[in-house]
Amino acid sequence: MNMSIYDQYQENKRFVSVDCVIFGYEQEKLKLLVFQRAIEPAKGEWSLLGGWVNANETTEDAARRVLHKLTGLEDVYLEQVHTFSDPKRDPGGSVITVEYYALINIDEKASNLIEDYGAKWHTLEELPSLIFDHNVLVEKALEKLRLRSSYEIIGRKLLPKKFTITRLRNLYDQIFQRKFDPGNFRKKILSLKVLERLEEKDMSESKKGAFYFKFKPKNESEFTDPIFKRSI
Amino acid sequence: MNMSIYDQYQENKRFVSVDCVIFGYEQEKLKLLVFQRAIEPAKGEWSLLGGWVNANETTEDAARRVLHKLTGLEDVYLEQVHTFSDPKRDPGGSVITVEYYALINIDEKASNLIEDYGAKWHTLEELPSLIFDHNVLVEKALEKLRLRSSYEIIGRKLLPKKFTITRLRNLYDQIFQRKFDPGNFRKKILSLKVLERLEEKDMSESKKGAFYFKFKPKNESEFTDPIFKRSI
DNA sequence: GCAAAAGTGTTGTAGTTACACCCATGC
DNA sequence: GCATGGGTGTAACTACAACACTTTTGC
Repeated sequence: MNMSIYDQYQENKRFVSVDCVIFGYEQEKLKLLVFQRAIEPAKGEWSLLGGWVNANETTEDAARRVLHKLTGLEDVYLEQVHTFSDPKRDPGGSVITVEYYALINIDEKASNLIEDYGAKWHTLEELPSLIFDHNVLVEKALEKLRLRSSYEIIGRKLLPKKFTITRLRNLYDQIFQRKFDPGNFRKKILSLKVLERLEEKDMSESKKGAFYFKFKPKNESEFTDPIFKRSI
Repeated sequence: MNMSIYDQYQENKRFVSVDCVIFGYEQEKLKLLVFQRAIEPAKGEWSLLGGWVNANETTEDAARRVLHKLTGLEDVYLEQVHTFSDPKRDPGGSVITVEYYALINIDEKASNLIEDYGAKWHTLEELPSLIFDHNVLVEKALEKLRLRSSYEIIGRKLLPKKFTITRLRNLYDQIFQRKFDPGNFRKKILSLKVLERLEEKDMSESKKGAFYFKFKPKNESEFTDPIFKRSI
């Protein structure tokens, strides 16, 4: 099998899985992709997307592999959240799981594939009860997403190529579960100079119309300080 | 062995270890405990404290177990940092490691035990080159410690029972590798109302003498916002 | 009395909140 | 002409940095 000078410790080997909390944004709502578990135990119940970690890959590779299989998407934003290891967390056996969250743009081709796997988008409010500790994982992913969103403008992967400031603000309203002041949010975001205004307007939401914006190419090492210095 | 309905996936089982970045504070310096590796590969080289994760324990249990064996301490502050899983990170074989950092008070009885294991405290500046990716782990632990320290007053486990504000400030200077203004730091810390002033003074550092403080009993759910709202 | 750390007070400013107000246009 | 979201302006407030200043006491 796999050569290792640790082979004398074989009895210490463990089952290791990844679980993905998949966030998407659609119709002004932050949504979460959950699906019906294909194997026992708890087969058929709602669960996060998961899979085993192979010996020749990283946990992030494994997360990308299962995400690609489910959605067909290659270029997904992934962030490691936490590792859960309670031997009793999975009644089927002692499994250590490494949690990631993923951000994907719902409107992409993914949809058909997703449905083939019996997966379904849920808003945060309508999220069903999930197996094992998966509801805890969702909370933890949300915390991490909030932390990330307060250090950089999230949305490159969640929003379509062009979007209005109102749409971005709405995304932040969803992530932080509060209402940001439209004027203040606009000024703050524009002051960061990460967005570029297009000439085109979105006329569907208002009579005046709202300019579309797009993200400028990502600048490495931007924002080491929090964007919102006071209680966001 | 261990019963599991996942036994059909045996070939997916993995070596899982924990690694601990152990911080201590002594003589106005933040220090890090590293020690000489007892097993091949890289036997004898400097490394973080690590150990295998058994099937019937959590990774945190494992971290506490190895820490207790090394230091004799029971009540250590531990925080999970990150999980590293590059199959090539350990030349001895593919090992996934879950990283924790620990905060301990150096002045405790621990010292003798520690020396028996060939361990040694190093300041951040004098830290030797460590095996594998352990220097990366140290950086990551420092980042996490800084994040934590900006959300709550760290020091309960790093400082002795009674300490002066100057000593606490010095710890923060060490953690963030910068100088905090003595006056501003004092006002900020005292405004948080987590310290209680004792009547006793420390006369060793100044002629005037500085009041000792101690931590009040910990209040759950204190500080959900950052302590330092602006660039710390 | 003076050095040196402990501790207090004061001023200026950046980042933010709250909210008033104008703008453009489809109906 | 007016309702509606888009967008701008402004005053008040807060947390903080910078730094001057006072206190205490051993020498």
